Amino acid sequence: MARRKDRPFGPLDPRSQQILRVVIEEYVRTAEPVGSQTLIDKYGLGVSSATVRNVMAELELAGYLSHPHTSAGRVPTDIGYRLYVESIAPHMSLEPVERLMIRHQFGQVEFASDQWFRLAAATIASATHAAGLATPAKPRSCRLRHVDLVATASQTASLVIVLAEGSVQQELLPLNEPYDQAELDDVARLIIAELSGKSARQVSNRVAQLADNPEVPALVLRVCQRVERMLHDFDAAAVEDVFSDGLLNVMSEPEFSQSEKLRRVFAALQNRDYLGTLVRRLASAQDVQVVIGTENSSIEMRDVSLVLATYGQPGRAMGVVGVLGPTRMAYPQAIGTVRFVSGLMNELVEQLYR
Amino acid sequence: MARRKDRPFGPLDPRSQQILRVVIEEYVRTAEPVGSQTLIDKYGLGVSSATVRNVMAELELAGYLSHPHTSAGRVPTDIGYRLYVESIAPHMSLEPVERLMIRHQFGQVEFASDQWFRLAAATIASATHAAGLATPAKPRSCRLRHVDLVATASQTASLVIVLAEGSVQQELLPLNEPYDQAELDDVARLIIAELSGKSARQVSNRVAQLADNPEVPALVLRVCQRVERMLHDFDAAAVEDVFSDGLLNVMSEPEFSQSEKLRRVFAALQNRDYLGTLVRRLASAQDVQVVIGTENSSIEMRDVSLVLATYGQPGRAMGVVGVLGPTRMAYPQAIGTVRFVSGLMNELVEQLYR
DNA sequence: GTTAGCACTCCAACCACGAGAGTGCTAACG
DNA sequence: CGTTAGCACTCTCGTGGTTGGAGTGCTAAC
Repeated sequence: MARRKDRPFGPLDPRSQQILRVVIEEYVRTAEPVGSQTLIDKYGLGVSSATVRNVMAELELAGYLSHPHTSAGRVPTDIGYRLYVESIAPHMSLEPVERLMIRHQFGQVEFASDQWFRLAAATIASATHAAGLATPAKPRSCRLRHVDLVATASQTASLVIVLAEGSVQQELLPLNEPYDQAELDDVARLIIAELSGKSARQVSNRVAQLADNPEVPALVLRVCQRVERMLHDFDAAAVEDVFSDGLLNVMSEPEFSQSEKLRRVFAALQNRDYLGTLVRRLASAQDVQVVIGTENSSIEMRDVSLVLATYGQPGRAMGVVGVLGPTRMAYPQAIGTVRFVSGLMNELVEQLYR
Repeated sequence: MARRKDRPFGPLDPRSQQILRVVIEEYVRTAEPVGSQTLIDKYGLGVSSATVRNVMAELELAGYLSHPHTSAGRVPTDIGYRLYVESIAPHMSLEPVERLMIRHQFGQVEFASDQWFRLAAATIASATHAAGLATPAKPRSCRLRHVDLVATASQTASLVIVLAEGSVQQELLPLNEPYDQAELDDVARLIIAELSGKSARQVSNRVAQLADNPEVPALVLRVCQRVERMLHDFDAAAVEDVFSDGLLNVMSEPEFSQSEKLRRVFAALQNRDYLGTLVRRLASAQDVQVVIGTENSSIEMRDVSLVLATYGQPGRAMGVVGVLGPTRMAYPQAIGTVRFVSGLMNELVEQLYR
């Protein structure tokens, strides 16, 4: 045990690292604590089980492995996974077959559909057998482009606003008295003239001015205020939608057979703030980011890991794709898939804004 | 046992019915098989446990109760629940306090927001401690009202169509060459003139005509075809969204502690067809409908019950709200809540289309 | 028709026990 | 000095037997 006392926290020697790797890979496969003999049998490391035991004892001392009880095999700790992930992440890319399959799935959908992110989540889920996450590419902040007011019933109108990057928001607007479509068109034209091309803040200012002007018709003012609120809400929504797919895959993992842990995860996911802040923190990162178990800021997520990457263009529209799975997850697959899909999404956004 | 042999399947005498009722209510509360002594202790029925045992034996013979094993208490069967539900459903309405709370929640949201159905699901979930389901009010079939084409990048446009009842669909459209906004406006105006007010079928016909006319510019034709497809997709979608809230409530019920059963339910829910067909079958029904356990057409749902009601106006826009919970569910609460919320939604749709 | 009493059944919890897996340590080896 | 064989030790897990208790079904009396 005094063997490597001189560098207890330094990088591990190749053999230790190899053993850590095979322990993790075996554990990911079987979900059972792995013993020294099993490693010899299945991976033929060229040393005896006693040596493996020695190395595992060191790895445990260093915090990379742990022991459910004395006479059980080893289980990786979160720190162990971390080391493993960092050693494999840089050169992890997807098998050509997998790439082809994913490209094929993306080819299915119309180029112009704005539902890529749903597809991305579904694709990731099916490729990794874990849960896929994706958010739409949310623009940093946006200007008003167009306003439409359409009569839908005698005293109800549909108010549609189109934003500069092409997204649309719609609400219903109750009217106090009947208007016909021509009148509504006039109102819309007027408002476009006033507010088009303005950011949320600029719209707010202008609307405040209009409110002080007694010559502005009541309906115009009312619609303006509504538009102002819609713009504001759109800006304020941190991540308007986190779309997830394949949570069932995670459910069937043995560590979640009694549902309490998973319940917590679901609860955390339902609370959109959590992923929202995570995404904001992520926005600066370049490559795939992995958050393992207890590294998660929230307690509810301490039993799962996230593999996330951003896509899109920094100044313009950014979104996130990723995997949520058990801590005991096939990281190489997950990292490869997320990296590839985020690249694909990048291309799509590129084409869109070029 | 020969006591009521003369009318074995007729309506139960009042005492049997009362005992069935308390067995169910006790079982719903505790999730444990109910014994004869327990009933005497907690509900003081004015008879001895032996009598209760006799009655329970009859109820079991008639199929309303069952026996996990010889020396255990009774558990209601699906048929038992059915009888119970039918006896309580007609006069089940919500406590004034509850009504007030729900009305209050609905008051929070802007009158004109089109997200009532999300709110409805959330409200139902919190009022019943089960999962709330809701679909938006989907119009029967709709006519095109308005088309907008907005440049979002040099070679990309956002295509927005507004339907007669005020809903909006949007897609991105890649362009082969750059256009400026004025050109796109011209295209949109042209298309509005051609297609506005037409149903999906009529649009299809007109577009087919236009396709044969060599004088129609390529871009116009292309957009027309896109509009045609969007309309068609909108019509074809059976139920475009089933929004659910509070599935976690169901997860924490003891019968779902090992997640396998719940997994199946999730899987069935993810498959939108299932609820879609259910909703279509429901559309003719007037009042709240209850589907109990094995009465469900799909095997995946045989461990849960649904309490559903439609809202909206038959010819125009119809949606569904409901509760999904364990078979062992608080039916009075659920029925009352669903009935009340669907009434509320009716009012809202009423106001909208009046 | 109802009830007290009683024998009977069956589950669930508990305990003891042995098999098996896997370890940690020590001593021998190259 | 690192590696390895050997061995005692520890802990889990599955098995089988036992017991207590809850709850029933039946019978006979009211």
